[in-house]
Amino acid sequence: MAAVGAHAAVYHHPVSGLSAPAGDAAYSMSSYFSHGGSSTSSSASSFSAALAAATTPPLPDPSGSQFDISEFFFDDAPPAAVFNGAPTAALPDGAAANATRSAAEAVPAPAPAAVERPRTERIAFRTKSEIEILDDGYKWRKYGKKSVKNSPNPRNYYRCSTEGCNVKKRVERDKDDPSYVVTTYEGTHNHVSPSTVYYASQDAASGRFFVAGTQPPGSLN
DNA sequence: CGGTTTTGACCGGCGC
DNA sequence: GCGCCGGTCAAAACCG
Repeated sequence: MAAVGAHAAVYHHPVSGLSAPAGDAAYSMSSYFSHGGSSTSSSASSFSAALAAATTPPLPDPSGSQFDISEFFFDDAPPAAVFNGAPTAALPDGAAANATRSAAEAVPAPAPAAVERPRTERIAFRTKSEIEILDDGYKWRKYGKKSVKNSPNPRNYYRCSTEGCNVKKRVERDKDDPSYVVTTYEGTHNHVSPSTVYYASQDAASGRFFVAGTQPPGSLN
């Protein structure tokens, strides 16, 4: 359930093992949640549902949430820089710009001190889930599957199917705990999500985001 | 019929 | 130089 709260969400650098304050975690994570338009898998639960579950106070969940964001981590970026405001730069998409604009402005990203690092920002997070294809609002085309060493589980490779957008994503089950799915995003979408989250409000106390809607203002009926 | 999935082949980087 | 390994390509199958 709500393992992701202010306490459970801890940045974890896979290489350095570095961790960062959970407060930032809550904020950056929200950038990833957008709703809806699942392309293929009908069984895929929407990511926003996950967010709802994650950001909702720990109430007994009647419907029984299917997954639980447990932790996530950045890669390919100096941890210090990332947590000092670069997060938006490391985020993959336009939805981030919409959903977390205020947060982004609150923490203006300083121009990268380091020379332009290669555009290979990555973010990964682990989700407790029955299914592996999480619906993050984008349309993905699978282009490969590989079994990796040190894991009995195959790894799946996806590419954003929007033309000109070469964001990639890979998904694999946690080898130690098969009830978890590890999703890694790589790159930045050059377009808006087919189903962008248009509203998000932040809880002042916890810093967590609550998605309020998934329709563009004005398009509501 | 167009887009996606599947699956083995292929390729480049890296360590030995 | 060779082989392993992770990542990608691409052709054919598949599906709505």
